[in-house]
Amino acid sequence: MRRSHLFLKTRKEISKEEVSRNAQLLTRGSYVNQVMAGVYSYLPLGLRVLTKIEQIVREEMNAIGSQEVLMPALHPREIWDVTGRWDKVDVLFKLKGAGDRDLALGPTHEEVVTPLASTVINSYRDLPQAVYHIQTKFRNEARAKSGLLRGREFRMKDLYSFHTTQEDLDTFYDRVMAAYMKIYRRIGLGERTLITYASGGVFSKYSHEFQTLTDSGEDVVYAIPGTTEVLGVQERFAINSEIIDDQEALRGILPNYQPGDEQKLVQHKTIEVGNIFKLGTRFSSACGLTFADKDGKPQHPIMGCYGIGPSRMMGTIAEILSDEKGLIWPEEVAPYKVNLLNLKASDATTTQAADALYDTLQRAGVEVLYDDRDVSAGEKFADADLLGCPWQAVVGPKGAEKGVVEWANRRTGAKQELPVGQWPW
RNA sequence: CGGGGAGUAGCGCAGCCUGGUAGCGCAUCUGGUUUGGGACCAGAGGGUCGAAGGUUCAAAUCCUUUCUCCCCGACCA
Repeated sequence: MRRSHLFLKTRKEISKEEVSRNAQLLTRGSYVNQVMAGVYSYLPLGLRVLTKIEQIVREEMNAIGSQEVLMPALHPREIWDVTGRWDKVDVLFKLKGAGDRDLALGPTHEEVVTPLASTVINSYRDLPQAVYHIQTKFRNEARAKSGLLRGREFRMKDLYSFHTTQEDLDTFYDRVMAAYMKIYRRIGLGERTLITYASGGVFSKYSHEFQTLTDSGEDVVYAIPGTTEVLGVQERFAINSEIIDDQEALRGILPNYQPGDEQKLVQHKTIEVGNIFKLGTRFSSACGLTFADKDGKPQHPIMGCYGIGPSRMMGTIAEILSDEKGLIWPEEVAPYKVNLLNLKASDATTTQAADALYDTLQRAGVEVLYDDRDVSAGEKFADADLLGCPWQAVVGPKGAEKGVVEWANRRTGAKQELPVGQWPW
């Protein structure tokens, strides 16, 4: 993509009112644009990042055998009455449809997926099943804040699984846990993300959250020393502060627990980037979802639900993986792998060399953003640093004559000159 | 929802206290000089001062109401 054609306008300044780092950087870089508190448009660069994150989520969900569907954002009141949650979920957006009909914008999809599952599940032979979708969710937060971290409208992948036995759910639940950690590693947050024991909200007594370490987070967790194996991989665990006084929970989590042990754990601020629950039969019974067991008797499937927020993950990456100059995207989620800079667009030789490199990179299948504008070199460097693509390929008058390209790594700052046609990776 | 701060040009801000022709920077447009770390000179366009009401000869400025945004707290399937 040529920078001169790209739909964006980067900015040097941002309101001093906006203190959220992710909002500052993503707005200055023209990745997103705020429409109202907690609601954003995604511009071409932002959409590319979001789409890449969602694609990684999609791949890992498919890899554990779950299947993608797409459920609606607009819900009739009736399905929320069935589960008794029309008046219970205080963040539920309610609106009136034609004929004064009560409608809601979906904050989650148990009420949709459970009846949907009943069209497919009749017998134990139809189980287990797992379906997910990646979609825009709506929650009427009393206070949206922190840029993409806490929105009223946001992207979410929610997966729902249906099982004949608790053991089958437990097995699948662990696979989802492992898949989630794989996602965090791929998007560059793996090192900082802890699997966290948490309360289960209204669904279950306990759940697991995925908490990423950052001082701008709004949660507090206590890190458990050492690691625990999850399907062959050593993972770090933590305990959410909301259950740190729950002795029963602590006995179940910490081996040889003695009262007071929890005070030795180290406290961290974190942002919640995922949450998985064992639902039991809460929704299958409320919605009348049954299957015939081997004796022909009706049973309610045991359910699990598993959420992860791509837009929040994007905000978290921007929040954490950045420096004073701008964003630093991990390779798998970067809008473009290479930001090619033509330092002197008014010079025919330089432009010819830069155009040729752009062409070569594209033909090699490398995603490249080509800054072909006739503006000062300093502006291009500053802009490239702000946008944060992993590699900067610099073509200037000197290099063009010698037939070399200067490659700079955005994260490390390391620079090297390479002959045209060679890549640094 | 409670407390605090803020709304003035596309963006970032000053002006308000002490009422009297609405300013600066960035961005944009024109011309010229520049070109390896957000260049420079000259010129130009762009404003219902968040909204409504009130006080006054006169309101961006004072008073009342209201909306929105940001922060802290509460809340957070």
